[in-house]
Amino acid sequence: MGTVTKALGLLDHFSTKAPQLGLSDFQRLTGFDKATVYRHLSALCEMGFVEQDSHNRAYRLGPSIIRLAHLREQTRPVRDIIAPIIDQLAETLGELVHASLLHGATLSSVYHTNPNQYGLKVDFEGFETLPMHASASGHAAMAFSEPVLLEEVIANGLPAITQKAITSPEVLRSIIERARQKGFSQCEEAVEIGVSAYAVPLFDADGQANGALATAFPVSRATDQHRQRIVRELVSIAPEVSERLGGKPPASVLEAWS
Amino acid sequence: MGTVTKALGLLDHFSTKAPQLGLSDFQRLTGFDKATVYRHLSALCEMGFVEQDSHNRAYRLGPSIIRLAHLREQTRPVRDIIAPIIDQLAETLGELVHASLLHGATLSSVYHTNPNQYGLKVDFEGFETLPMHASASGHAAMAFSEPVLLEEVIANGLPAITQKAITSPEVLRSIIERARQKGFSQCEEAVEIGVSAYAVPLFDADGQANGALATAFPVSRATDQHRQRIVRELVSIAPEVSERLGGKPPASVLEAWS
DNA sequence: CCTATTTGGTTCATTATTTGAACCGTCCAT
DNA sequence: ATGGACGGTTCAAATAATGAACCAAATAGG
Repeated sequence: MGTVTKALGLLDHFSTKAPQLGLSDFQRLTGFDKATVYRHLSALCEMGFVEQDSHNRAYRLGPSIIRLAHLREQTRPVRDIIAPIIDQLAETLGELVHASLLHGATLSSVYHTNPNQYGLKVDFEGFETLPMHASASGHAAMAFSEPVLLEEVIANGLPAITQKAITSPEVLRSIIERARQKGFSQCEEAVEIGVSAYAVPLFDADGQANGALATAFPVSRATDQHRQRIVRELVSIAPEVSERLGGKPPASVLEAWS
Repeated sequence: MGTVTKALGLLDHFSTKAPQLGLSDFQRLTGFDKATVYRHLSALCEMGFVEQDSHNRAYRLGPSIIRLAHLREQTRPVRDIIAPIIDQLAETLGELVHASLLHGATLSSVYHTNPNQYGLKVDFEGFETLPMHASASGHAAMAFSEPVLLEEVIANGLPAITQKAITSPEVLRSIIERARQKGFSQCEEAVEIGVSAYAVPLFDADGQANGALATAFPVSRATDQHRQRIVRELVSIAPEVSERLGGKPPASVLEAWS
């Protein structure tokens, strides 16, 4: 593994539950040597990607990230474009809606909204990156990307996140094939027991999937009617989202969605 | 220079004017070897800090940055807190207002607003990081930080950005001393000819400056009245901004501001 | 249409940087 | 006082970064 990859990998250990991490925390989380972690954090600190709490000496995400995010949003405003759509969709469905973007074999969560309609909610905190093989978003993205992506994911191994998770390559392949035909993916309790999810792919200008739009909800609310409504809404908004992002769903998918 | 620093330094070459850069562009901008740049970009790409345009092969800022920025804003919402204040201040003054955060010897621009009141505007694009020795924000930040910061900036050299720029350490020291006494800094045509600026420091919980709030305007509008109004508004909003950010200006500064 | 140039990407021996065990000072709770 | 956890530092050993040369593809020019 390259040094840069290692250093940037440190940032992935931050989460809403752990917004500040000490040197020893990183040591434990990564298994790297203390000195290594320290130097990497120092480099990140120097570049403003992390900053140190003046009391704790704990590290947290730094201001450079805000600056760069602002810069990216100015030229490629995916978050600002997606946010209102997701907010509204979450409102009408009453369920958690989130969007994620694909890079390599990773899905980065870009935005999510959890409406206040029900008391029982799906907690999305901690899912800053989604498991490709065990999430509706991952299936939707893989179904409409280069087939090599699916192979890569399978090669990386399919850890069982829950008891009902998909661990067999064959099953995964068939699930993704079905998603390809239907134009959306469905995932039952693969990422967390008691949670169902549906997702539609987002497309770039080449007609390749570059992300996913998904909604997750408790199985206890999963009546046929509710499910149908969710799929209907996702599918109906999907073309617009891709379009607003500068992408274009392929004709075959548009047909499946109609 | 460390490898990580080098790699992350690549990201600083992106700007609103150059949101996409090719391999050769980076080669020219950095002076590094092509292979080096390529490997660094590949690593950044792998981690989602840049992504490649599928046609151009040009690189642009990637989705991980959005994810991390979102995460940081959830726990430390400086941008979301600052934005409305700046928007309003820009509106009342009719001039460009911007905020920046200090990390090491660098000022990262965090947010800025340019109102539509006048036809002649100060163009802030391209100033993603501000020169410490030649900007009102830099002076304000240095005046209320560890004195070692000023020494570091002087040691790094004082390049003449404009003809009127400050290039002498003595002059810089006296300017900063004056800012320390007044509680704000003034900068005339140091970053660009024809542009004046005022800035107030932002403080962290320790009473150390960790950023600055500034406004820049054309000298052609710089009547004494306009200047006084700008200073008055900056100084009056400054305590609240620091406070909303979880910081606290030292008593001496609060006195200078009142 | 063919050539020249630029660009993105790759390779491999050399070099320089990263690495990690051991070490030090500090803070905290016992 | 004392033990442990933590942040930080050091130096020889090992590993990863480096850059000149090379290749292929795309673009530009005549």
